[in-house]
Amino acid sequence: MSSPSSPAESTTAAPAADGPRDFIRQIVREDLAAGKHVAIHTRFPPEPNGYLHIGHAKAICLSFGIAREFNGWCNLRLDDTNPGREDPEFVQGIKDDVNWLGYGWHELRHASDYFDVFYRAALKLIEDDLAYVDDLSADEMREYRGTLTEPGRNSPHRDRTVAENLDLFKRMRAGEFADGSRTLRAKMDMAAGNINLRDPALYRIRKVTHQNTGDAWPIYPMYDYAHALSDAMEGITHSLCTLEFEDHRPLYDWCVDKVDLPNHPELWQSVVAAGLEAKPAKPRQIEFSRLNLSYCITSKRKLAQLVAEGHVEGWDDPRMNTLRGLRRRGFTPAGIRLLIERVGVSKQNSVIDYAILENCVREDLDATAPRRMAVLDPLKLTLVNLPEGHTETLVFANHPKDESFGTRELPFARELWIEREDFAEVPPKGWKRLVPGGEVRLRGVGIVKCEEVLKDGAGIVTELRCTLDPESRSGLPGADRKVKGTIHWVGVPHAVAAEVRLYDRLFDVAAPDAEDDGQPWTAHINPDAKRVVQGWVEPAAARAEPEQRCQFERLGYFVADRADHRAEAPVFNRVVTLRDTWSKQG
RNA sequence: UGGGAGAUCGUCUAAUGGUAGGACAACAGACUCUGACUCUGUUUAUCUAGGUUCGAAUCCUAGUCUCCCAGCCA
Repeated sequence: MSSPSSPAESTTAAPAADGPRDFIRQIVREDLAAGKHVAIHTRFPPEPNGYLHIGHAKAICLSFGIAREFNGWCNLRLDDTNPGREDPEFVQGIKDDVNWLGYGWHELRHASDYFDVFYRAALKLIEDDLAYVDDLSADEMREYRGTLTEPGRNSPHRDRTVAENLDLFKRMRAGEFADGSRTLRAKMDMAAGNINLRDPALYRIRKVTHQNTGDAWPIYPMYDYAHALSDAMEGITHSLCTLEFEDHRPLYDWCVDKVDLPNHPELWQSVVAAGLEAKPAKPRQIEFSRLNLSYCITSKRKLAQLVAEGHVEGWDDPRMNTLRGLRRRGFTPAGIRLLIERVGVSKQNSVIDYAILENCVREDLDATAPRRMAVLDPLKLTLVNLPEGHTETLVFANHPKDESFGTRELPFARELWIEREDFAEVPPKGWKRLVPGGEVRLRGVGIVKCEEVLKDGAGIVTELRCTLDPESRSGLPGADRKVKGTIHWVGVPHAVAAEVRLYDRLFDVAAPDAEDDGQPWTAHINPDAKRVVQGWVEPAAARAEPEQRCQFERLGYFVADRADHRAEAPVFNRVVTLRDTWSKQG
């Protein structure tokens, strides 16, 4: 898989003239203008231990988007520094989701591609007296670290000789010591105000089989070390990450500078030998605030818990705010990208209202979704002045504003299904739909008048008997006659029964994981987030391909379920309702 | 009582010493064979207190509030 947007190395990086001008893009522009780089290189480095969620969309759109805008490239790097946590299922899922969002990577890399580089670099750090092997246990190390307000103390092993450290580290690598018995630590400053700089661990012993390297390594690098060197190895120019890594930047820079990969090609011969492109450079880390969305959960642990405890039907459940969940729900990549563009980039912590996402998806779908008709809560309407058994075929535009969507045939009949909520015996103030004795336009047909209301023994309305004004048929001059409302319908003889899944927000409070109300976050799961109804759809809707979206007029946007939909047994998911200024006024 | 970061309309976000602007939301109206879409209009903001300056969101001083950091996780 390679990026459709990756240019040749020699391509001039022309700054995009318009488009977003956030602080990161300003830095990129300035760096390019100053001739600091010939091309912009970014990366998206997920840990393959879970599926991507809406929060990742920002990181993806930023790193891949900036690379594309400035004619650079972006790598997808699976950060597999900690063995035993990865799962091939997640790796494939991540690749699928990034592609689905509309991005392709220059190269797919793994942090494990550089394990040999990391090891050699560690040897170099030891030789330069910048790292040492420590025998402290995890508990002891925590004690020695000090607290936020008190400085730490030097480990008793901090002053081992270079020769001793070299010997010990090589034996760690050879698998001579037990898990957790020793670490390799950076020799920095145990009194640093920034706790990340109090001799952070660079390597730990973990005799665990690794997804990609098998049992080749009994020691594994820590994130800060591996990440910084991976960025440098790949020639990343701008390493974009979230705010919590701000404190790590001095360590990031320390690793990059002390190892100095560009001037030590002997450290990365394994990468060259493996046939991977290697042009190490000094990367710059820039932090931005993560995307927080109300009514959403972005903790991997909690997302996994929703699946494990059966609160949802899987990682791709349409109620999940994982990317695959949003996809199955019918949200569009363009809608999500629009959200990211609207939200902007800064260093301020913020929470975006979930309604913004919904509106972005509506905006995209309004322009891209063909129109169809469906009735979800059917009430029979009979046109008594049409002959018994009358049917005809009408031609409808697929989109009200875009002729390129073409037309479709829609069977019309004497008996129709209309929406039960489009009729009221006692209408509220402002009502524009059908009432006894009243008139309304049947979408694309003409004006009908309700002559008679049939009810069952319990007083429930069972059928509306109406007359169709023949002068008002669509296309005739009489069609211009004004009536207050227009309602949708499906012809009874040709209606296709469909399962329609009506989704709503998974949580009933804006901040489900705040837990400041003494309630566990699972207490806020909305039991009505999924409602399944049987409805009637027009034949053209039933013929939809899985994952094809449409607007059911006056109801909302729907998608043919990518897993369950079949033309003979249609299954639709409601993506989002139409904006409704009528019901909102209460 | 440590270190790092951030405070601008309801919400995001611009303005980089020179008219506080945009988007979204809200409200009002127009249009409408979708109570959708679209269009028009309106409302609302520089954390506080001092100072520098002809001029401060921006610079200085002192406060206040919020977020992040004490994994051999990432």
